[in-house]
Amino acid sequence: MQSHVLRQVEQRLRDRSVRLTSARRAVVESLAVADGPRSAAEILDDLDGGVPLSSLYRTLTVLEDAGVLAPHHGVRGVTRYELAEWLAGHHHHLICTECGSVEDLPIPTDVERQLRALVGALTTTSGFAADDHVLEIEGRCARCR
Amino acid sequence: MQSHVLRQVEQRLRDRSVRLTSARRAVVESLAVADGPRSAAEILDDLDGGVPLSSLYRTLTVLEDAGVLAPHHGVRGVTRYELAEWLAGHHHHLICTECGSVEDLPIPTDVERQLRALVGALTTTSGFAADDHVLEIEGRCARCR
DNA sequence: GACGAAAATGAGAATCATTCCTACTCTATC
DNA sequence: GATAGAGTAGGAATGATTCTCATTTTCGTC
Repeated sequence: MQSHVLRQVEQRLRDRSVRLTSARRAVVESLAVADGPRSAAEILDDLDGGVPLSSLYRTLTVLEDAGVLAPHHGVRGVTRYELAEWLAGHHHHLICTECGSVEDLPIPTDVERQLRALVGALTTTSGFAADDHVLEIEGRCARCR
Repeated sequence: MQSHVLRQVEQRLRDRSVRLTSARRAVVESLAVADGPRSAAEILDDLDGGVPLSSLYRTLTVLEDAGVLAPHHGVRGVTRYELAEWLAGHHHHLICTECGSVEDLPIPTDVERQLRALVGALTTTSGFAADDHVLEIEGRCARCR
């Protein structure tokens, strides 16, 4: 499954003439096994410092621009990244207001259907061109309770 | 309505022995007429620089701690503040992925009911203690289309 | 296999939002 | 009208992120 993701990323980057370098591969692999969005610091940690921070940020930007990663703006001004939805599937988040950690959350299909309908309706009723929706449940994670 | 909000804030602060100084009043008034969360920079602008930046940040923190303001973590590591829900009512947001602006959004009651149910269910089924939910619709605002 | 152009990298400086620190100023109260 | 605690101003410090630029790697081509 992870190598499957890698193959898709490889394809996507090739299509856009963006090279899949070792640092980029490492970041994708790291996020592919994560259970939620990760900050640059967390990824750096995961990669055991094998990539300089400045390069890591650049890598994240490149992958975001290529549509491989999606940013998530969370608590305390830290941006966390995760695989884009076409790679990871649509999902939502549980956010701990205490420590800022973020976990993925599956959501009932009927709620999902309503959200989609809502988003769809918006485009037609307002000047706003809705692309996507983000649902986040805030609270305290098991560790912080 | 605005003075109504002010009276409520006054009451709340008095209950907690926190003074409603002119800077604090100005911030609340500014947010009471805003149509969405505002960043420190935007509020500063609104107040025409009448409050030093450091004081403004301190004021925002004090009001947040007093439960008068709620933070919103949005695009590009900027925190935006809005009146807490007990003052402004429950609502959701339209977020422009282009310019980062945020507008308030009313939401159909049946969607809202399902969200509440979802949040309620979570607490019992996982280790996560859910307090609240945040729904945001991403897209491009009228100005950026 | 060597070459030049384009892409990518590394290291550190720079930036931006935010927080912290410290000395000064109010304001309620005695 | 003295005093303590709350609040403020202003600038230094911090932390995440971005930028710069000199160096290295990679790719297609010869």
